[in-house]
Amino acid sequence: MRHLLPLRYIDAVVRAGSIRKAAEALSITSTALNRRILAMEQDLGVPIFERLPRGVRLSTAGEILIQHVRSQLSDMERVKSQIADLSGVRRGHISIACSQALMPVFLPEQIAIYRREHPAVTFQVLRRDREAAEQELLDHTADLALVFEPVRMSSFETLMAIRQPIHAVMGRRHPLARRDTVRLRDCLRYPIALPTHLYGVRHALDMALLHSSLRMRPAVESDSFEFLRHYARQDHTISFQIPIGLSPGRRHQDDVSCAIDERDVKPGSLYLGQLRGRALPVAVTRFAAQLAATLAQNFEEAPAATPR
Amino acid sequence: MRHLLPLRYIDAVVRAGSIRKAAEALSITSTALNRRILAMEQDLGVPIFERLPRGVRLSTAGEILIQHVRSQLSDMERVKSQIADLSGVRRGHISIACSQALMPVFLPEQIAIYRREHPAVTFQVLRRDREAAEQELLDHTADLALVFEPVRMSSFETLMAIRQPIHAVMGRRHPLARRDTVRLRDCLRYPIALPTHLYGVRHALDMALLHSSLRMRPAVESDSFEFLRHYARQDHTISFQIPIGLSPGRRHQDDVSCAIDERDVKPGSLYLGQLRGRALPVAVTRFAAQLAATLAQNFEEAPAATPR
DNA sequence: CAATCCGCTGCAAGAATTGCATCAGTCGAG
DNA sequence: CTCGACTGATGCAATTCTTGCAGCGGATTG
Repeated sequence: MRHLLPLRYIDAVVRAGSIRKAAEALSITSTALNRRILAMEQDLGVPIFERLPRGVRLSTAGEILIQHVRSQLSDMERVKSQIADLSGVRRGHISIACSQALMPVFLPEQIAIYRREHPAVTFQVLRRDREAAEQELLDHTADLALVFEPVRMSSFETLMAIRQPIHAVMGRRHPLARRDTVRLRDCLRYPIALPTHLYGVRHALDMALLHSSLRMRPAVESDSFEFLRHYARQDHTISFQIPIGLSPGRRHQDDVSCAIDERDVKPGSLYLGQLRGRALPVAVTRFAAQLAATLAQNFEEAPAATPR
Repeated sequence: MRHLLPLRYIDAVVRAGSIRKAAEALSITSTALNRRILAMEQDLGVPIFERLPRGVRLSTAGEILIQHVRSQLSDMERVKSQIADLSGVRRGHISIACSQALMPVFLPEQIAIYRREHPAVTFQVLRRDREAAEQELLDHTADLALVFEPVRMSSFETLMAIRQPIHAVMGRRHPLARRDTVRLRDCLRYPIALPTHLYGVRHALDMALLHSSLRMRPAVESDSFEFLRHYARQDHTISFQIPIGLSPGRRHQDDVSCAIDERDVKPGSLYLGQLRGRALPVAVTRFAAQLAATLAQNFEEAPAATPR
């Protein structure tokens, strides 16, 4: 679509922070790009960018414009995808920002299932903390967000939510490994490994201990659940995760999980959402529907997700 | 905004129904326009138009595209208006599709009030029956619709609704002229002048008589309320109107109005609405707010406007 | 103070768009 | 049936617009 080339150019400049860098990324000369920007500004009557010694930054008017630009760019994707859908072949690109708990089991499975039916659809999976995930919905980097305990700002539109109690994860020979559920105070008698504060699991634990005399003294802190799980396996340490991040057959593997009593730690919710009011490409809509169906089928649904 | 010239071209062709006619309207040659359309189609990979012997018509893909095109065009208006608003001057253009009851008193007054504060804002007022009004929201010809008893299709988003009982309008020397309210059966003893079925007032009367033995035998039928009112003045005939179409000082004028008993004719509602999900330019938003405030202040508010 | 990075501009070559004349097809009136 | 009027499409030449190169002036950094 030639006519939105200027829009792409603006977007590129915003992302690059300088005209020359953006020009390189677009593999055109800075001259051409510069003049297009100037032409746009003349057209609009006001400058889109503030000129700084080290590059450019959006002006107030530019801030308004870039919203429009990005929504138009992604809306054209939707249009193209809808038109392609007319001729039978579903094609398109789906970008998902999600919590890392989805990485090991859930998403690989779901994407594989979808792509088996629609091989022309490509995916991008971005591992993001809950705040960044919502930000990427806003600037149209991601089409969908799948996050545990999101901030849920006003532009987040919930498509689906399921309850996720916190589970304790430990090596199979850990003293607590045989239990079905454990109390939090039992866990805290052993060394624990925690995710950093950015993550919803940590947030849930923090909340649980807010009005309690119990305190957590994590032996290890990391922003990688992968690391935490592997570490726990070695050191008789307990780490924490939500069920969707655990494969069902885990009992046969090296580590074991059991739910923490809900009196101790209130279950959080995993949210599937999109940018409010945005019309998604068909491929995205269908994939979101598949996710929602799978979630509803395999996990308990969350009580009335109250939108703000 | 140069970059959406191609979009304007497509829109023009759709509206004109032929490339040559559209080219004339745009004051360019048909050659240029034709080639731009071809180029767009090549870009998109599918034809936007079906070629007919007498012109062109949108293909299925084109139907999808034109939605995007129109929303993009009007969204750019919003952006420009928001940017202009930054520098203090509110400018822009407001297009309203509305029932004719609004023409004599309400809208002229409201627009004058608004333009006194924002002279750079221009208006377009389209007199439309309720069905056409909503259609024009859809194709972005109108920003706002203000209609009595609209069809309210799913893409109509209600901003405000007020109750409007039906009034009988007659010459000051009419036998019923002294009453405060009248019964419908009393009216029907005199010759009556009715609007055509397209209009909400007629619809309300039709509904009222559906389960009644009373029948209307209109002496005159017209699609012009103006005509009906003037005619009634001469012939001892009764016509019908909603309060918002009557000036408050009417008692001192040539004709007189009195409410019809609500047991006989259920009051209808006047709806102010926009296209669902569309972000309106600042000027439009502000004007809509003014209308809503005035309506709420001067007229009884309608009971819970249930959206579909 | 020199090096570097930035946005901007004059000039010439290159690319894209436009307008004219014209073709092929369809329709409706006479 | 024929003729005229209308449609969209196309080859070619003139024009306009866009691009890239080289270089300027200014601000920041080390």
